[in-house]
Amino acid sequence: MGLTKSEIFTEEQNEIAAIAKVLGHPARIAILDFIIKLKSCVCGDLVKDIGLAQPTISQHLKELKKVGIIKGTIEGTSVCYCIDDNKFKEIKNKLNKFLSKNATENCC
Amino acid sequence: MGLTKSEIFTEEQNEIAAIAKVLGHPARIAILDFIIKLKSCVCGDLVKDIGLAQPTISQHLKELKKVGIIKGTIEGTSVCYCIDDNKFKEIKNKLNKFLSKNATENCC
DNA sequence: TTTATTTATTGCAATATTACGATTAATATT
DNA sequence: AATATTAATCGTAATATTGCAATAAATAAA
Repeated sequence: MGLTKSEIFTEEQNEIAAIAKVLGHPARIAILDFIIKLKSCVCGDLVKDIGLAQPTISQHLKELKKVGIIKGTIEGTSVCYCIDDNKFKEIKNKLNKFLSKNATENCC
Repeated sequence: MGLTKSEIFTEEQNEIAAIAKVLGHPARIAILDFIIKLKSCVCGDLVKDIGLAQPTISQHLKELKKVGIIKGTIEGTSVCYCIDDNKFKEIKNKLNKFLSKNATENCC
């Protein structure tokens, strides 16, 4: 079917999964790496740097924007894509919180 | 095309993405939640608890095993699935390291 | 206003993922 | 040995994702 049954999971489970899913593509990791390295950027630079077609980069940027980890400000003909520091921290904390659940030792 | 161009990304970018991708489905988050809560479990319990068909759970377990975050030990007719504590920590550290790159404030 | 420049959107082909019924494999129990 | 129990695998349908060419939209520059 290819259709995730979101309704049988908790909101937290769906949220963690949604965040992880967006991070689950090397192009999007590369985009974040690049933006973090530069502290600011425009889409054109990403196309040159990463080596995927412009529509593909645009699509990945859209998904990153969807979870709020980056934000874009229009500057003339180009768009300045930046990390949303607050949202980034929030996402980091949420993932960390989930990964910290496994505090005590396990059986085997 | 549906085919990720892994060869144009760094090994680290591919690795982070692969880890995140596995965490990018609520069923797998729910499975981890359940195993962590119980400290040990068998597949049958998961099927009852989560509400997906047995082959579906089995498939998700396989993907979690693929990145090493869980391990399964055969016990008679059933399999005891547990968190691989070392691998879990490793994964946590890798994600954290990536998410800690964004240390300084950004432009906008 | 025309022409560039830059990013978004549309449409589509190829591949991947999700989910499950049916079946298989492997061990326990009777 | 026959039967139950449990999990893996196979096959398949439905949907999602990835990537790109073509095009549109929006602003800047001439």
